[in-house]
Amino acid sequence: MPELPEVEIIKNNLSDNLLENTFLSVEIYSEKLRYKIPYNLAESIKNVKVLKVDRIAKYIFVYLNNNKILIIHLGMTGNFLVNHINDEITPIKHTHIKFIMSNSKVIRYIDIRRFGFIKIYDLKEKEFDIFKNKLGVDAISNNFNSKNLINHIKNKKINIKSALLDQKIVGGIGNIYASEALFKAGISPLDCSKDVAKNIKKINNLIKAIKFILRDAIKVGGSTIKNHKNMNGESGYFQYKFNVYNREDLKCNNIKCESSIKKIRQSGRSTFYCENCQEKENG
DNA sequence: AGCGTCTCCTGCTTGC
DNA sequence: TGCAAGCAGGAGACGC
Repeated sequence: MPELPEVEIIKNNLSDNLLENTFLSVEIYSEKLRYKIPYNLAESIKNVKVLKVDRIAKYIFVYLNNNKILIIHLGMTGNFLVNHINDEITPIKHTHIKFIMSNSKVIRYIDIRRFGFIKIYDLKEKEFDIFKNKLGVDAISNNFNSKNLINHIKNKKINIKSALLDQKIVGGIGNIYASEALFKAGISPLDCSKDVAKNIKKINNLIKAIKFILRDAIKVGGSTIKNHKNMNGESGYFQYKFNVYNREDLKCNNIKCESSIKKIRQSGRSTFYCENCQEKENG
């Protein structure tokens, strides 16, 4: 499910519900996510207060007042839902963790495919530094700029679409927004990364397109393809603004273009693009 | 080293 | 209608 915009929305929801509140109890229903839920999670955060909720790329960081930090990744289908402790709600399938907060909110982590994970680190722990240092720059931060992108892709032979999905190059872009950003920038997903790196105009267009699309998606609540919802259960709207994603064989949205959208596979994942508006570079 | 493929998991859609 | 295959928003482990 979630790419940077969807994670940003969940992060903001989490912040609204967790900030300055204390974990009263934690119930774990199934330990097996992408990584096993830390055995000490419940005891580590019981009666501990949340100081800050942050996001880098697709990761959510929950800073606690005991010098620990929760790191959450939502995988493909991870999500949080919130309700009041007195609300009567029917059991939700694939609920793996339930957090009961001092503000009487109940926060559920739900993840159908279990590709998400939750880790807990001591802020002074070496492991946490190692983790942080592995992260690529966040796609909507100022650190993601032409110099940075060129440096990362100038020697890469992989196609530019796959490069955008590499979280060490830039963090936060997933399969939907990679296709959408390349369309907006007028760059073929088949272009070789190192060739794009040589074309400063393309690089600048690409960075502008990525930031524009991600911010635009955040404004409208992200994209709901199957199951992205905010924590109050509301869908996003960006899927109605897709120009290429999931639009195979439909007419290109560029009114001056008569072509239809193509679907191809790159590195095992689908890519959508317009051959006419995103002409491949020669060579 | 760098790149492509496989894999973890569940559920929905498609085609026979 | 039933069943199997294929695909899905991510990303780490492998193998060539």
